[in-house]
Amino acid sequence: MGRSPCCDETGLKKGPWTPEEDQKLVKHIQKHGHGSWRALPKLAGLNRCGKSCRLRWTNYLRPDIKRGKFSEEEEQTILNLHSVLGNKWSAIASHLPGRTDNEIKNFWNTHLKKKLIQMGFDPMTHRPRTDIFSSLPNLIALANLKELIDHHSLEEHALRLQTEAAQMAKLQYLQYLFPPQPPASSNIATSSNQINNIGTFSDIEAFNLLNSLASLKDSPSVSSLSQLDLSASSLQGINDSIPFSHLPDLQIPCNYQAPPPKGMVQASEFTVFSQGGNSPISPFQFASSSTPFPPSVAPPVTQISSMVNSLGDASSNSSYGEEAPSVWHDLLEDPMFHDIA
DNA sequence: AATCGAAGCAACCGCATACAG
DNA sequence: GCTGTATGCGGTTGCTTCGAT
Repeated sequence: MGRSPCCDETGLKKGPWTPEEDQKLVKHIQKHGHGSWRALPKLAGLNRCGKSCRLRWTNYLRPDIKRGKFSEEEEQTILNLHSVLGNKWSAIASHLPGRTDNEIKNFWNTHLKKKLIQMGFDPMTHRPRTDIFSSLPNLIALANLKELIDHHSLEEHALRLQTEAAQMAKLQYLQYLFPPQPPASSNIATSSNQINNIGTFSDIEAFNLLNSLASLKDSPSVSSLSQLDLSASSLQGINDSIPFSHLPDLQIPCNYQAPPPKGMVQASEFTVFSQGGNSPISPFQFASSSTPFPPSVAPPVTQISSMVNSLGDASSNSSYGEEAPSVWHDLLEDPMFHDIA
């Protein structure tokens, strides 16, 4: 109930521990165990509060502590567990022998959180962030402005925009070609009936694309030009656009027309469970998967990238499994695809 | 070489919970 | 059941290190 008074006492040392203090604490615990943490400092001859001693022991001096870099396996475990448990660091630490909750918390805050954000995932929900698209027109306009500032030609700029838009159109077309089907080797569960991994991927790809644009917001040379019109209306006059089925407000100026959506594709909630396992796979792990996928089902996200890159090459189909040739054949025969690619 | 800012990490703070009297 | 104490936990702070300018 009440708050611990143990650290209220004045005159107790705070701050970093010295090697001498460490030695005293270790020797005492090895000899007597920690017993009551409150009583320990006096018994061990330390001018610290019990809380501080406990923390030092559990986070640093305990003999079974594993120090050094986190392995990829540990990283994946943390991501998986965090997607289920949230910020329950001690619960997560209990699954990682030798790692402390404090260490995991720090690792999360300094590495994994940023990594997820960079990949376009919300670190708290582990789901793709889609809110960024509401500001897409502004970001494109900012990119436009930056290009002008950098004295690039308008033609070059338009070409780049078209290339990016074409890339997104390809992704949209993949959504169209691969209707949602649960893969045989995994169990995809969702709170709604709308499942589509590729739709999610296009969000991620676009998010990464936009990350570089978003950084321009903070550029002094851009932010100081407050009088410039960065609104979506500044892009009016460019007639052609791709209507993204799951992003109704998104309008990308380009010369490409995406095929009409076959069925509604939504970047909706999804959870992927590992084969035979009960723990959900985090989006990060899902994105990192290198398992070959049957081409009739939604592929792991990273492989879509190489898929898209090889769309124009009919001969490059060997890395997508046995059924790939016929699927790519169908894909490349589709006149709609040729319009895009 | 000096300065500055970002990143990493150890440690602290305060709240929540368990438990004993 | 109530109260006070001990401990655990998660958020936050601040120091140190490192790299860029």
